[in-house]
Amino acid sequence: MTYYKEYSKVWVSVDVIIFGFDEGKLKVLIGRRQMDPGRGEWSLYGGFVSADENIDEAAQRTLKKLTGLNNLYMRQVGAFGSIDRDPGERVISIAYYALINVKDYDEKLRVEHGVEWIDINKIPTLYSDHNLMIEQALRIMRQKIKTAPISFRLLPSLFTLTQLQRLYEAVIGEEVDKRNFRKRIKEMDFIEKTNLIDKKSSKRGAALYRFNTKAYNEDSNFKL
Amino acid sequence: MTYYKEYSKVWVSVDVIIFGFDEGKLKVLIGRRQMDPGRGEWSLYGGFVSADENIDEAAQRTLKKLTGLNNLYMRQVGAFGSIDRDPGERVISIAYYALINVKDYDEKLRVEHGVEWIDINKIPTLYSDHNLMIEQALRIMRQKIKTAPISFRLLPSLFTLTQLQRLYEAVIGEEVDKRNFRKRIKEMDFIEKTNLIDKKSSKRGAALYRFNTKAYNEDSNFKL
DNA sequence: TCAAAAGTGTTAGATTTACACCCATGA
DNA sequence: TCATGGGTGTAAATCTAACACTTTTGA
Repeated sequence: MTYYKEYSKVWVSVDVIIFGFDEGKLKVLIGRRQMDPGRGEWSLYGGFVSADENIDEAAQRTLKKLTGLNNLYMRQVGAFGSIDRDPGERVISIAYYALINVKDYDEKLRVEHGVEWIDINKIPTLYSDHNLMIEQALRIMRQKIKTAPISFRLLPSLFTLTQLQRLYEAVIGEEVDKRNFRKRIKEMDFIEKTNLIDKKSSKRGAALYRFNTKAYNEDSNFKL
Repeated sequence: MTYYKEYSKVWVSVDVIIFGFDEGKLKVLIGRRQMDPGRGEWSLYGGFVSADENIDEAAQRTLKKLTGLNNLYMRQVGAFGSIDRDPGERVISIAYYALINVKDYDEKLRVEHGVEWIDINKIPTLYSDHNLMIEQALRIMRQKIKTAPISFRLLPSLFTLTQLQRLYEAVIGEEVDKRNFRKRIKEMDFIEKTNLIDKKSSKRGAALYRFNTKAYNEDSNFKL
């Protein structure tokens, strides 16, 4: 039994915007497209939604295929559906953005897939409407980072306050005052100071902090 | 030539969440579903995306078909793609929300399509994941109304400050202080007082205001 | 010993909130 | 004349933004 047979079907794909934080910059994973049409152009990583999977699952699968990682933070950006957005066929694509800690990403796997971390301020022209997708993902993330604890998805589980601040600055695209920033962090009890010291970043050493998920869920209020 | 023939295609539909403001309440247009499966269930109005139209166009077309109106404010909510969200077939749906001035909607057309304005606080269980769609649309709109001049899409072109305030309250779901609200409105030069008086709402009469799009585009800053 | 990053408080200004009464009019 | 919604200002409290020096230590 087919209810909708008078209507036409289309291909639906997912594209993932993978953000990472490295060398003080917010970066995104892009590579050279490995299929026609557009083979060789800079592009987001993506895949087709198959008949028997949820779109969120398709995005998770695509993300896993590229990074080998599970349980990453991922959110939908939206659907992109101009008729000729894809030069080959009519394909509707649903964009997602994901956050990963660059250090968790196996370098071998990265090279294998031919993708690179590119500074969000230096993104070349990409295949199809992928530049637009990144722009929108960024807009959403910039807003999100002020009201939800997503920074921790981009950092190692132990981090210094300077790292956290640099990340915040890289995302919103402007510098903030160190003392004011730290004051606000101190008010969030779920960002815990450990008694570990990071010696890599400075001679003096900086206190390492950690995000306490449990405390956050109980206490729950976030505002940067 | 077909690039992607190894992948499967799916049906893609659009569903529109049409908000209106009437009798001091924020309402949404829903009706009884007129096709199988789910015939007779409460449902959003929707339609299929055809092979030769953008998804935004499909949404516009659907909206036009239902309301007869063009140039309505409309924004995408997102894509909904659980495998079994539709009880009949695998259909991915892209939700949009639109804002209309209830008075602009031809009552005859409304009855013809069998849709009704339902208070957002009294929405019954809807077909498929339509309740979820409305919830998300509301969340987006609640946020939007604080930073963008969208209220005017839900009001007649001339409105009183009390109307504007009641609308704002209906959207965010809480009451606000009259004097503080008016103070903020006064700061926005693109909300212009006319010398017309509305006598319907009170004996004394209330000044009618209008939104000046041109002034807004030049002056442009909005914050409620 | 000095360069480099870590760490720390105070104050002025801006914004937000709370709050109550008079006005004009039609019924 | 009175009930109804329209219209108006001030003060306290909170939040935000600006700002500079001391500490530690490895090279």
